[in-house]
Amino acid sequence: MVAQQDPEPAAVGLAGRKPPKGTLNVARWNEILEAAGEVFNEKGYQAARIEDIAARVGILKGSLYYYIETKEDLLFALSDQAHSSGVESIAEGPELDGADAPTRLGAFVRRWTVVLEANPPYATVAEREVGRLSGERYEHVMAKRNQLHGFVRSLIEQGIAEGAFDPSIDPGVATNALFELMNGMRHWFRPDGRRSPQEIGEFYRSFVLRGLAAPTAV
Amino acid sequence: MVAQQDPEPAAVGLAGRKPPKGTLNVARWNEILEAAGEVFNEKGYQAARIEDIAARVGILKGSLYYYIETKEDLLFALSDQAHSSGVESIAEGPELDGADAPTRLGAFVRRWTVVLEANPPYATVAEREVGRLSGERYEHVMAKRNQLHGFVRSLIEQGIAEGAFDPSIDPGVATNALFELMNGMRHWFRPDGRRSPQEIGEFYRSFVLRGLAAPTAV
Amino acid sequence: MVAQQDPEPAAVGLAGRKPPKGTLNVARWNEILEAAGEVFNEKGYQAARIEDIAARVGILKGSLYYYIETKEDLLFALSDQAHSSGVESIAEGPELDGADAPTRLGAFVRRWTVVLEANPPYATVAEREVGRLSGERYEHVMAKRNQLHGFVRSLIEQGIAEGAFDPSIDPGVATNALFELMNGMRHWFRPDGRRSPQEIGEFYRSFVLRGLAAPTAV
Amino acid sequence: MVAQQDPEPAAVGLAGRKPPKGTLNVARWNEILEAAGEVFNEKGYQAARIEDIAARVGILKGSLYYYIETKEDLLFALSDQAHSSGVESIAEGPELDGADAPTRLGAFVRRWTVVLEANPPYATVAEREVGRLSGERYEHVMAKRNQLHGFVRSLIEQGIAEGAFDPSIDPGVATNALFELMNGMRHWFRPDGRRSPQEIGEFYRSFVLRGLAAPTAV
DNA sequence: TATGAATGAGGATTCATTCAT
DNA sequence: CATGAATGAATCCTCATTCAT
Repeated sequence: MVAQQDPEPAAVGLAGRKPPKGTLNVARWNEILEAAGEVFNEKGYQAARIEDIAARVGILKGSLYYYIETKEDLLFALSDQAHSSGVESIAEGPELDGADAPTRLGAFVRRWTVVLEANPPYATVAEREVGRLSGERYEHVMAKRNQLHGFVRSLIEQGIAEGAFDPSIDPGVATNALFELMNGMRHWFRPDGRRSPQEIGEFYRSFVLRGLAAPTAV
Repeated sequence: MVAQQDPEPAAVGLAGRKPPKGTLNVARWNEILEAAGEVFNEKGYQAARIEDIAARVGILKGSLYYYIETKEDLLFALSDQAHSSGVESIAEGPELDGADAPTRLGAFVRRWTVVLEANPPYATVAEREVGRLSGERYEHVMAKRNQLHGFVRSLIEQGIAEGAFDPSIDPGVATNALFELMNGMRHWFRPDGRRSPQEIGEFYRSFVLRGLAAPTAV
Repeated sequence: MVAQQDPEPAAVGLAGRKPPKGTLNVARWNEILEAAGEVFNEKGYQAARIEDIAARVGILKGSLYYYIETKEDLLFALSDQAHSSGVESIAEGPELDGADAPTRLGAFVRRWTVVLEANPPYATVAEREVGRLSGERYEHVMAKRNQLHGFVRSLIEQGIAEGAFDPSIDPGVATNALFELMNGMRHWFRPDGRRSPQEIGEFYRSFVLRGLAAPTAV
Repeated sequence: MVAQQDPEPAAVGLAGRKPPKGTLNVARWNEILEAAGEVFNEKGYQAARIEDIAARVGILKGSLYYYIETKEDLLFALSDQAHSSGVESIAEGPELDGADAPTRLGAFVRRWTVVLEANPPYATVAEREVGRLSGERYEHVMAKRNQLHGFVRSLIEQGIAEGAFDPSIDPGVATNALFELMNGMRHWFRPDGRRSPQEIGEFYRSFVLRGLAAPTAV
């Protein structure tokens, strides 16, 4: 079991996934986020126009400002949300209590694939455009990202310690490689493609576990 | 040996890596491309300002237009260049004549790591922002990318046929995963980090080969 | 005694200081005017936002429109009110019946200081931003201002005729100077400052009377 | 003689009256400032539109941004310029060496009238809208204003010490009153009016000196 | 009376691009 | 080749105003 931190501990002032202004129509706010996610995903953050997002919701661009203060608010909300669901995927079910590293890592890869699939396409952008966030917000999101990376890294270290993973592996490098591999899926995956997310997840799992495995002793 | 296509076959009208206008100071043009690469890499294509690029070269933005017609010219030149060096890395030395798939794929991963290292950071952008290119140019660059992907895919298919790679693997999926894994390196690699490009390349090579390997028959 | 005109003669259609719409909660209307006065004073008319005013009253900006038709209504009400109390200060008590010009002018300066003190800070704005009022309303307010100026001017003319004031003085210029001097007090006066309004009023009175006095014959 | 500080000591980063960007057409910059002054004066800072200013110069609004970074730059440049010429008017000619306070103050009032006259109308705005300047710039301009006020105040204090001015006067209050009086002239003065600036200046001078004078002992 | 939501006409600012010198 | 100046279309954001509930 992994230690759980309160969801959104210091998020108050930053207002991650809650609409940034007074009492609001949460449904509308979600519509807006969804629209923003789509447009950001299609055109990238900079190229996305507030007008496009508004239009997709069916309101005028000016009206969008009833919900946000700046365009960045949308990027932040999206980014934060995506990273939060990432962090949530750290949580392991009781069946993994005392499991070995490969089992746990394999389970994580599967959970992650599910996250990618469930998490609307804007996750891509959220991942990619974090750098556009300003100061505090950037830190806020990066903290979550680091939490996630730390979890995976510790699994790899555990695996090396247990003798299951190749000891010549640098856990930091491997962690980075893993996330690129997994997140990269978003770049080419098409829901209407030949392979289902489950199949792809399965491939990823075995690819990763074999790739990290200690050379078979003969 | 891989079939070699004429370098820049139809690039004429597209002005791939040559400055598009009259008399040319090639050195200057390269300076400009370098600057553009850096700025695109730092801010992304959309957010990059012609002014930033010009400033980095030490001229005024108006002057840049002596060398280009539109901002896209820079993206195209960069993108095309990056993909060209990618395609070049398909070429195998004579020592690989008749080699098996794992050997050839392993060698390719190594060569690719070198390309990534040699190819300035803007390669990232070039990869990522190809979508911003307009019609004809997009096709032009994608053709190279497909060539590259096709090469890797054929290696994987060869490996499966040879019984070296897991036959349950979907070659298309695996190819995509491979490129994400390898190109992803550009996102986190720091020249001043703990691991050298060689070490990382070595890790990638073994990770990929083990990951794809057919389950050891017992 | 000065001729008194009916209070708010033609103000009907102009809706001077009464809330312009139906059923009225006068207390609320006054709260709103007070709030508007403060905000106009702090930011100026243009920069003041309806939202700020509403917030200060504790309602939403939309709700403000139950009381007003346009933002200008607030400026007009305030302006008109301020000028009305100015005009009221023209009225002289019976003790000034038959008094000489310096006495009457001195008394006026004192009364005016009291008006400035009693009249909330928005008086400033009301004075300054009258130009933002549209046609009819502008005239309406300016009429009151002219009445006021006319009164002072006639006092100065009386003083010159009586030989108390320097005959080389241009009464128009002097009137203007006087009002600038007196109204200017609003710009720097701080209720928590070292001098009380009474002290300042006293200084102003003697400053003005001495300043206008005819050179002492020797 | 008054101590002279270097003109624009720390103005570097603030770029008071110099165009804020690279090498420039100073004549054009002055045209722009003049236009901005006029428009600010007519409509007030907030209400003034960049477009109006540009149009008055004969360029498009976008072009204005070749010279400025924000609208505030114009307000600052104007404000700073106005205050600088104010500070310059502190300087006294040699004929005032050892003169008494009334003489010096009278001379200052005359010099000031000239400044007001020479300084285009935007001085009004500059005076009034300083509060719209942000932090550093506000301080920068206020420092000049304080210098000016300090000068006048010290003259009044000198006059009181010399027995020429009424000792019951609060020098701070009197200084404020003086500036309101003098600057107020900008609000009503019309170049085509009945009185020339010289005449008005003369009136102001004697008005002020008489107003401050110690009551004649009999 | 008050609210929440939306509108839409501005207005500031950005920036790729042009071009005479 | 390079510059300085200008263009103008795009885009973000603001805010007075409206209105159904």
